[in-house]
Amino acid sequence: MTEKFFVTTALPYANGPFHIGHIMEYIQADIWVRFQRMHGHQVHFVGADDAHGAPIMLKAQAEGISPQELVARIAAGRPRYLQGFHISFDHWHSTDSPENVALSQDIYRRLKAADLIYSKPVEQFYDPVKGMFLADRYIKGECPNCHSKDQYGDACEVCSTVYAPTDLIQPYSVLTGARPVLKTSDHLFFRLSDPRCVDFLNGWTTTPERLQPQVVNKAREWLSGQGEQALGDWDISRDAPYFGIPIPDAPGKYFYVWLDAPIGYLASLQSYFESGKARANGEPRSFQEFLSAPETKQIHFIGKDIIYFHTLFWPAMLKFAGPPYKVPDNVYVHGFITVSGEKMSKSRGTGISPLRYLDIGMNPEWLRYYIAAKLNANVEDLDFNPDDFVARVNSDLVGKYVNIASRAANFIGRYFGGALAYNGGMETLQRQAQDIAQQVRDSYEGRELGRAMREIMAHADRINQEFDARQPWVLAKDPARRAELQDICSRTLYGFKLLSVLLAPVLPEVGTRVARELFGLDRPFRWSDALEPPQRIAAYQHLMTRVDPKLLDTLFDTDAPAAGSKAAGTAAAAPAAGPASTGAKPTAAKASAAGVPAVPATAEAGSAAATVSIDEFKRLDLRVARIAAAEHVTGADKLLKLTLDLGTETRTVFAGIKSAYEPATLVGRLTIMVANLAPRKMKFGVSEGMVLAASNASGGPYLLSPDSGATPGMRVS
RNA sequence: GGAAAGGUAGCUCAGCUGGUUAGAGCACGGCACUCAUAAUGCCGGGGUCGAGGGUUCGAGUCCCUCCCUUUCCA
Repeated sequence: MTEKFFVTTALPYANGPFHIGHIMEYIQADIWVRFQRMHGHQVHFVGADDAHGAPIMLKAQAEGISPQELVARIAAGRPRYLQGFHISFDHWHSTDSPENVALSQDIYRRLKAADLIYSKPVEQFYDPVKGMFLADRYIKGECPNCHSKDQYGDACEVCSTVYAPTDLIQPYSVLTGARPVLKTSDHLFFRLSDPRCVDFLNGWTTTPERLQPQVVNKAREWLSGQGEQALGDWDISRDAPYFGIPIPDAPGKYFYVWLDAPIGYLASLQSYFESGKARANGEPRSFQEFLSAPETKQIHFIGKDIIYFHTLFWPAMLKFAGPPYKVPDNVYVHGFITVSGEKMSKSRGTGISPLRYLDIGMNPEWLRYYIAAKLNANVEDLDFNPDDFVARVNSDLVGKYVNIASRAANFIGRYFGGALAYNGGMETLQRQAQDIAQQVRDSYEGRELGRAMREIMAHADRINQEFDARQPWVLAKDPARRAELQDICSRTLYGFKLLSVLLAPVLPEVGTRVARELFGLDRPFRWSDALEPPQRIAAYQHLMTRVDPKLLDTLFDTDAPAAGSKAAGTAAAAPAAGPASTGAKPTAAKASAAGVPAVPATAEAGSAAATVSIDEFKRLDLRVARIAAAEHVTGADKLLKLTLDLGTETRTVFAGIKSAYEPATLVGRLTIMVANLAPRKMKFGVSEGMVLAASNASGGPYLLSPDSGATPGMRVS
């Protein structure tokens, strides 16, 4: 029976290029999708950019462009990398699209009609300078527990205490440095705590085969929480200014980005259907007919950071919106990808950029294989280890797999003109092939990719063993033993064909080449090809080269310039596999200043400094900054702690000007700062730049100031 | 603080509902072979299965406590 699948991966947030976590998820899903297609099942595999929300709005503002322009620029960079890693999406769309507006508003109206939406006043911090409400990640202050400075509004990174932004001591807006004020506004809520929702979710999450056991546990924990832990309703509205979808009949209110993000799955599917691509892919029905059909299987691949949204809100929204919307059949969750055992971090230099991977010419199928070899069906993190990567790829793919064809095909070409012939025993041979194919098939089906790869390689070992045992190179010297030679080489090549079919979901490029070039098919492999003994082959062309370990050095060398590496910086700083990380983690936001090259301290304080070239001077990023806050530093007799507003961000700088300035007199004035000075850890905290001041033996320091008209963030040159 | 997942050879990991001397790949040592864009085959060294208790005829596998790592807490 032909199955009908609607498969998605989590939507990447459109504020930066792909990072390795996205690519890992796409590879996992793509392997599974290709596996299904090889069985003749109909798969509609779609993705989209997650375009809305405050981080994108603010980033666009900072660049002086519209959010639409920003999103379009990001989207333009996607296809190259999706194709580069052979990700076979049928369609790619955006949540900032007419389809998504219509679907989101429709679902909202249905939920409202079902009495699952209500309004409630919410008191929240508001930035009076910027004129907008502040999410927790845009508020910093002193931790109420351990009194560490500059902690985010939701939790302390030093002592791990979780709190509300209102608990912070001396809170300030990350956007402007202003002190946030509490302000009340009406928000719209989705009544997730409604007994109908809870009953439904209890049933949905525990349906056998639907979710992984670990995920069911997690969901049960949320659903059965009592008191403080009780399931809460979901705040789905945000006040203007916000880049998002307007809420019907609620002027100035927009859907929270996490409401319309998963609906983007449907928007992309609809756009795919309306573009005619679904019809071309063998699906004659309309979007609505297909979506609502009981036999359509809706499957989402996601990372473990977004389980909450995909196992509670998303199915509940769909359920109570009613037909043609249908609840997901499966949500498959994977862990994060770590690098050499460490969480990826740009600042620690362990980031690995998929863009750079391709840019330096590494073979995408190496990575696909490596990821497949290490993935299982559990929610476990996967470690990318460079030495392991080289060993696995070279040993498994080149030494074992590709080498099989190479060693057998030469004899067939040289002595038999490409013709294969078997010396009997075909039933046994085919039964063996069938057994292995079935084993591997079960592993793929259950997303146990690592097990599938182990099974495939174990069979490659057996093929090599048999080949060695029969010593065809000895047979070749004896013209009387040609039939024996042809038999063992034919069996070996049959084995190679089997391996190629089994690996085709992982190695689509090599698989297609083997099918067409070596075995002369006029199409890529289907699963059933695994059982067909080949009758002749074309001349063998080498299929895959070994990984040069030097490439890994290049991949990890973060200083060397490479196309795309600059852009990759911001992406790599995000926590591992945060697909649809709509909520842009705090770490992503604060990383914006990291990664700039340190400026060597060339100009010694003295009367005569050596000349510098204009290029050298240009390496200095001097900016106009507004002193948003200034305070004494306990225990420091020369330093003042300044909070500098650069327009788009704020910096903390410790300046040795205490002898000349009273903090209160500094607040609000403009000055000049070195914005790309390497951050320096001091006894009292991290200083993220320096302010410029003049002094000599007889006086100073005197802070520099720009003439009136300059605004924070302007470049000094 | 609450919770989840994990801690098995140097590295990356398999070990299902407890059952003979704990496995694979890579790395390492030795041997063989030469068909292969240099690879394959054979043999071997190497683990008190995080620690300590307990249940059992028998535990890496079940129970308890503790330690460590990672993650989640809308």
